Amino acid sequence: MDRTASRPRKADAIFSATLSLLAERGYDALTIEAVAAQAGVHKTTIYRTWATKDEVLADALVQAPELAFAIPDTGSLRGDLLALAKQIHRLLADPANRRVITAVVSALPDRPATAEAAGRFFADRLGREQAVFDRARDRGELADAADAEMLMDLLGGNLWFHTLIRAKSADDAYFERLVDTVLTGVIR
Amino acid sequence: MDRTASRPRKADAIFSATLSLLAERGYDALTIEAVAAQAGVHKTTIYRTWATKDEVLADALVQAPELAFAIPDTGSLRGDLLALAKQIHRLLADPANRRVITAVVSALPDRPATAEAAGRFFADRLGREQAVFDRARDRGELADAADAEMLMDLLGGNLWFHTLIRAKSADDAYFERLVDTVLTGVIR
DNA sequence: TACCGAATGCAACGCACCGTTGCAAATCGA
DNA sequence: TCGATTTGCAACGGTGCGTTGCATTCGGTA
Repeated sequence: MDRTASRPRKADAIFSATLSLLAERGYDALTIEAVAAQAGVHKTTIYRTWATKDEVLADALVQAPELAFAIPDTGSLRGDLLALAKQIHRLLADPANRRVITAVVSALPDRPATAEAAGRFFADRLGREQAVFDRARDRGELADAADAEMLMDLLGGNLWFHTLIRAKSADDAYFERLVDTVLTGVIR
Repeated sequence: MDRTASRPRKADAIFSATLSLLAERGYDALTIEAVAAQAGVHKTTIYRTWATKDEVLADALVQAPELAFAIPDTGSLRGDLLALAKQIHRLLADPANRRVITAVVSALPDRPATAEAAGRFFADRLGREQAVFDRARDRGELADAADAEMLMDLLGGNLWFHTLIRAKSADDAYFERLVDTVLTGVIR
């Protein structure tokens, strides 16, 4: 099997079939043959480009429009963090995205391609979130020792745990309580 | 197929085979036939008691000794939270446990038995952690509005994100920075 | 110890997906 | 239009699934 470097002509159809199958029926139902059928492609076309389901998913994730995000700039740290919390929650609250997210988490220990794609995504995301904290520091809102990664992992980690593991919802009151709890330990 | 209510004679061997297979080779390698072989049992014995791999795993998790935990009582809120953080990190840092944990996360959207077992575990865990915060409140260390669940989800969520998703380690200095960040927003 | 009922072992089944192969057909670019 | 690349296609052996019917073994009781 000589794996071609270039992508199949219907690569986009393969990616969207991958994501929609994953979102609608879960990781177990995400089989190469099912992806091929839904994408209108023969399975050998997929096997000739990607060695494993892991690699298909990794490439599909990179192009997923659901994972696009914008960094808020409301003028205050509290406003920005509230916006970020709502944005994170919106992603986690959608049942379709939830299957994608949990599939990615389960890929972390053993599936290198998806794990690397996830790592790059979160590193990129953190890099852009850094601007929120830089601006807050310029405004004098933030203690010098405050660490963007630790704060985002507090905010995001709480929402992940709350939403995914405790299977609870969250409303504006929750976001405010969360952000204020984090903030009070951060604000100078 | 009449599923027997009682458990197979070698249920313990089946459970430990389930967990060790999951920990050592990941969820994909966790097949009923592999569990049966490792437990020294024929696969029909397993099928006669559990309808799905999900149910086997759920029952195995309930009896998992790795998931046992003790609630610290160091005399101060900061000491207790540090102990809890170290305890959570110790679980997350072990690669064997990591496969179990990510498998549980991936089970949340679609596999009801494991999801319910996980839900009961974390609810029970929170119930026992509540004592830490009750004692802190009695000592006057804690604001009245402070919420045990939100604080534990901040602490645990941060460690989950940091360890599992960012694939980073943590040492005593990290735990102290984490706990102090959370605390300063909580202490009266 | 001998018995009886329950639990387990066993072999075999059709099914789905895996990952691969060789070759024919379609598509694209020059 | 032509030549090269890409894709479709059919078939293969392999593995794990979940089920079935029946033989065997086990555990408790008399």
